[in-house]
Amino acid sequence: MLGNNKDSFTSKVLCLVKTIPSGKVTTYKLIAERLGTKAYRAVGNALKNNKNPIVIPCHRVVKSDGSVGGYKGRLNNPEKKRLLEIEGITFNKNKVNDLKINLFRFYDKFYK
DNA sequence: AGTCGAGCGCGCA
DNA sequence: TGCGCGCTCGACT
Repeated sequence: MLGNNKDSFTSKVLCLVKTIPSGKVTTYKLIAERLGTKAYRAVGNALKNNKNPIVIPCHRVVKSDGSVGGYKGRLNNPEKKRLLEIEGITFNKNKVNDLKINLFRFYDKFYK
């Protein structure tokens, strides 16, 4: 994947995150499960380790309870929330409204 | 509602 | 090898 022989967990995470469309969000949990693991924290680690914040929309990855999680190495970074609001995500306090509706699922077949 | 603690898998020192 | 993390879940306030 991505043509590098590393094919690391991190590469896979970044590859998935890249496919999230604007106006949608996903969760650390979904990414981990999509990769067949329970390493939720490792997903966060991978994004923190993200070297291409330009091409990787890591702000579209939030926690399962709808709170925004961290961004650019900082927890509760308000910049992340602001970016999402620009893309059309609405918030109630620090949590995403209608997370289920705005959720980007990697498996379309589940609701087709 | 909110807080807390244990578990979890992977990266990096 | 070991430790910590942009998390999660269940138990308890």
